[in-house]
Amino acid sequence: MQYYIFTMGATKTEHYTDLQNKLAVLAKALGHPARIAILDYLLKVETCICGDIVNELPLAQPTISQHLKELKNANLIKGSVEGNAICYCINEDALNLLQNYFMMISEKTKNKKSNCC
Amino acid sequence: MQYYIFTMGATKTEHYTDLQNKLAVLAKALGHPARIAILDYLLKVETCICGDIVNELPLAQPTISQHLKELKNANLIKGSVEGNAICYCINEDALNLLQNYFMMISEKTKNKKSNCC
DNA sequence: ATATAATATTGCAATATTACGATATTTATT
DNA sequence: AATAAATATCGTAATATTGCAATATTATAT
Repeated sequence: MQYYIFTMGATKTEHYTDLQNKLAVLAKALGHPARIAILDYLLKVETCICGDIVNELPLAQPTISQHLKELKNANLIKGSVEGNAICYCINEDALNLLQNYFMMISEKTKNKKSNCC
Repeated sequence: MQYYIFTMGATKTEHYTDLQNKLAVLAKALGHPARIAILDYLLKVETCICGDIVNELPLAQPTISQHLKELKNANLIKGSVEGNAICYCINEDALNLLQNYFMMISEKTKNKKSNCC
């Protein structure tokens, strides 16, 4: 059994709530256009695809692999061995967490039109 | 008139769509628990507050100022001079963009329960 | 067993991020 | 004009990120 310690660099994660840290990890993982593009691609093909992403994006294979790793670490995608290849797909749970968060924000700000600035 | 050139480091932004880049910028700005906490605080107080954030979070004033700048650059918050102080508030437009994106994803994945991994 | 295909890891250079002390700027008050 | 209060900027150390070539790993097929 091995423990993975998630750090955010110099970030003082211990001062924030679990939800705040979790949302930040998810957002950080999406904070790169290549990773958004990977998500978009996974949505488009509607079924698990792996090495096609390398053909789809203008990045070298090691770079794609790295981005996939980050998405997987953040729990945004899942990967499973499929014979020779690895099959990746979207993890709805993580995306639902994000959706709920922004939905909540939308609800809260619905009736207030920039009431201060 | 001044032009601001938004870069993402070594990131090859020119290969992605405008929406992908925009979402990545927004996500990146939210990719730190302090900035999620700032957003949460702005939602809670429901009205524009500024220096209170320094008292609310366990970070030094220059650090808060830096985080606010990043949120403002990403268009997630707005700031306006209010006498002595600067009043910050949430920019619903940017958050709605995020909400719409994750809503779209939820719709697309609604009926599919991890159908591959 | 070897070769091939798919993916991951390593190593590295260039750049970005985080955090904060020191200092500057801006506005209000006296 | 001088002071105080609020915020921003500068400079800097420690660390993380991005991208890729080279290489390693893993699994299938011959």
